[in-house]
Formats: sequence, structure tokens, C-alpha cells
Amino acid sequence: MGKIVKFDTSDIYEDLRVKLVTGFFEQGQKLRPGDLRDAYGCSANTLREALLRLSAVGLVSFEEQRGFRACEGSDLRRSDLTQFRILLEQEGTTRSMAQGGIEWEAQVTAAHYKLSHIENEISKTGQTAPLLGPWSAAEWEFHYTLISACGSDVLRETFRMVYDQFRQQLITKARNYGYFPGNVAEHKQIVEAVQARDAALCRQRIYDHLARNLVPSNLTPVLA
Amino acid sequence: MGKIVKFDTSDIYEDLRVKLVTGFFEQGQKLRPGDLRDAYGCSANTLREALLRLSAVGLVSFEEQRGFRACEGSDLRRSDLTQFRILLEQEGTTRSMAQGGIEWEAQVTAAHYKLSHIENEISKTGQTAPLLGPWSAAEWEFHYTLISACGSDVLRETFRMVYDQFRQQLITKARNYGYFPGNVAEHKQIVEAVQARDAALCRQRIYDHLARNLVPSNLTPVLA
DNA sequence: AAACCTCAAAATTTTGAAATTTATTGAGTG
DNA sequence: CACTCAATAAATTTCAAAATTTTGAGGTTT
Repeated sequence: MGKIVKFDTSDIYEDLRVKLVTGFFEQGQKLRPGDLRDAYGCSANTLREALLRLSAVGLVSFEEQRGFRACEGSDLRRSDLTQFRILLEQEGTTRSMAQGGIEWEAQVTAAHYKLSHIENEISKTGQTAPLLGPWSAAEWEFHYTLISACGSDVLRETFRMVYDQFRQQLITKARNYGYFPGNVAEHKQIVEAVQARDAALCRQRIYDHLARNLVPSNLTPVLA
Repeated sequence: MGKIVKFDTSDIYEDLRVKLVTGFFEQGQKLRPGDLRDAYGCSANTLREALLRLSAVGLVSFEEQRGFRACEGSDLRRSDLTQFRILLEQEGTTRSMAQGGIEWEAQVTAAHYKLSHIENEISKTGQTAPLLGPWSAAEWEFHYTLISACGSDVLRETFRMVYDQFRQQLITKARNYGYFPGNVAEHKQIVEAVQARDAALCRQRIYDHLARNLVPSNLTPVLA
């Protein structure tokens, strides 16, 4: 017999979040609580609440009295987010290196192992589309693990927000969900720098990994 | 005749925001839409929306099905926020120095002039309480101006959030709203480093200015 | 034609109450 | 005396409709 599912605000929030970072909506597309409510079988007010939360994490833009929209993509914003992500990821990884022990190092290695497995599959078949979901999850886990031992909730939470916004910007740029062949080698180099416990090298390689998303005006920020 | 004022969500949001960063509410105090509604003459749902927005910027904690509270204060969280604020303010000021021209330098000087005027008044009379409002506004303007020419919306907006949360943590610690006599000299030293266009010195002095809010476990973060 | 109203349709925000969930109380039990 | 478990109270979440605001087309004036 069919299970009756009831969607509450956080279910809707999560579903919309995924759709937003996956490019399900056009950039700048209007998101009307009244329209979306049919898809989730709830009231417009519940949708409103979910959209309000999404605007708080920067995935949806909100203007009073004129509603919600999927965030616009622009080269400048993508670059801005990239620059900020570099700052956070360099800082978080540096602190993790200082505070995280062998346990953290092992987690980074494991996360990279899973990620590279998927990336090898992709480059073997040449098909990015079918493995985009798993790749996306593994990419997030790898980068989040890098900063996971930094000891700062504020840094971790800010990174979570920025990473999603960054991803949203990439997807609007190209249909490949952010996957890029060069990633395979770059991820490996980051792990090697972690294992060598070389913070300066690690910072450099994080920069190198992300720099292609910068526009000329802010290349080489942050003591890269 | 009396003007009829109608409070909408953003009025309420702003009023609550100020109350939260000035310690009007006890830390951890429950904030019930149903109770607060009388004070603002609106429905509980409107307050719910304002509280939801405040939780998005980290001033209010929110747990599903169990409502809203003013954020708890703790040494760890205060230190965490301080460390992150140091990172953002160092980075933002460094970038401002690189990109901001004489116009930015003049704005920093002006903001400091206003701030030091108030700080001198306070140290002259020995009374912090009566000038706390103006001092608070001037302090914000000074620190925000430092990073204002960094060229990054993401950095500026994140700083705005972190500064408010930092302030909220300070106020729960001591009733002085974050004012400290040593500030006078420290602010001056930061301006001097800006005027000398010495980025490394500036970073050091931003660190020195804020370090007293760190707990031992994370002293000297971020290449201080 | 360009700028300026006007007005109805559409969208957003607020409301007050119902439905749901959590917290509290107190009687009964081991 | 502590503990469980209903019954009850209180608070949170959701809803549908009312009130407010914006949008955009059509008509008027400069």
C-alpha cells in the first residue's frame, strides 16, 4: 500500500536547495510560493518559509513585496565567491593541519579515495552525466573534510554556505555541474600536500585548484 | 494628532536585531511569537518570520518544533567568532589597501575621527553608559569602512553578520556593550598603519585589537 | 512619440484559527 | 521515593482567506 508522505518545511527546503545547486531552475527565474505549492501539496505560506530560509543562505534572492528568484549568475559573483572560498578553504585546511591528528589525515585520504574512484570512472567512460550525483556528493565531502578539523563552527558553517553558492554559480555557467577533467590531478596534489603536512604548499594547491573560476580582476588574492 | 504606525516584518526585524546585539534579552531567553506579538501589534506569524530571518544571521537560535531563543553566550563561541572576525577584517583591510584609493583612506580617517571624538568624551567623563549608542554606531562604521573597499560583496556581507554576532557575545559577557578603554589607542594605531599603507602592520594591529576576546586555545590564529 | 495617469489582474504579505507537536501535571505502580 | 504513563495545557506549525502592494495594459495628455 502506498505510503502517505507529508512534506514539511525542511523537506521542501532540502528539495529546493538541491534543485537550486543543480541548475533545475533558470537563473533569475521567479519562484512563486503560489505556483510551487501544488508540487509539494502544502500551503503557500510553507513554501514562503522554505524560500525565506534559502534566501538566508544566499541561494535565492528576495526583495520585499516582489518575491523570490533563483539567484542570478554572473562572472563577477562567481569570481567573488571563488575568492572567498579560497580564503576559507586555505584557512580551514591550515588550521586542520595544525589541530587535526592522524584521524583527520585518514579521513581526508578516505574522502579522496572515494572521489578519485568516481572521477576515474567518469574519465574512463567519458560520460559525466550519469555519475554527476555521486561525484557531486563526493566532491563536497572531500572539500568539507579538508576543513573539518579546523575547530571552528563559524568557519565550517560559512564554508557550507559559500560552497553551495559557488556550485550554483558554476552550474549556471556550464551544464557540467562543475566537473572538470583537471580536477583529478589537482585533488591528488592537495592530498599529497596534506600528507606531507606542508601548509604553504597546500594553500598554493587549493588556490591552483580554484583559480580558473576567478576573473582577471581578482587573480592571486589572499597571499596565494 | 498621533500618527498611526504600522510595523511590518522588517521594522520588527530591525528592532529585534538591535535588542539582541544590545543585550535587551537574556542569553538563551525564549522568544515566543505569541508573547512578542502584543508589543508590536501584529500577528504571531509575522513575528515568526522576523525571528526566522534573525536565526538566519545567527542572532537567534532555532530548533524545529521547539521555537526560538536568543543565542547563548559562551567563551568558546565568542572566541570562535573573534578568530573569524580577525580573518575577515585582516583580509578585507588588506584588499582595501590594495584597491582603495585616497578616497577610501579619507573615509577611514573620517570614521576614526568621529569614533575617537566619542571615545574621548567617554574617557573624559568616565561614563560609558550615556554614549553607548553613538559609540556603538561609530565603532561599526569604523570597522566596516576598513573593509569597505575590498571589492567583495560576499566578504562585506559575511563581515556584517559576524560583527553582529560578535557584539552579541560581548554584551552577554559584560554590561559595557563591548567598550574597553584600550580601544582608543588601538583604533588609532590601526589608522596609522592604514595611512602608512603597511599591510602587514595593519594585520598585526587588527589582531592585537581583538585578541583579548580569544580564549587560550586559539590565540595567534591566521598568520597573526 | 514620450510621459503620465488609471485601473483591473496578479502576486505578496498578513491574519486568525485549526491542526500538530511538545511540555507539564498528577495519579497510579513498582 | 523514584518512575511510568495518561491527561491536559501550552507552544509551534500549517492553512486558507483577507488585506496590501506591485505589475502591466490601455487610454489620456503634453
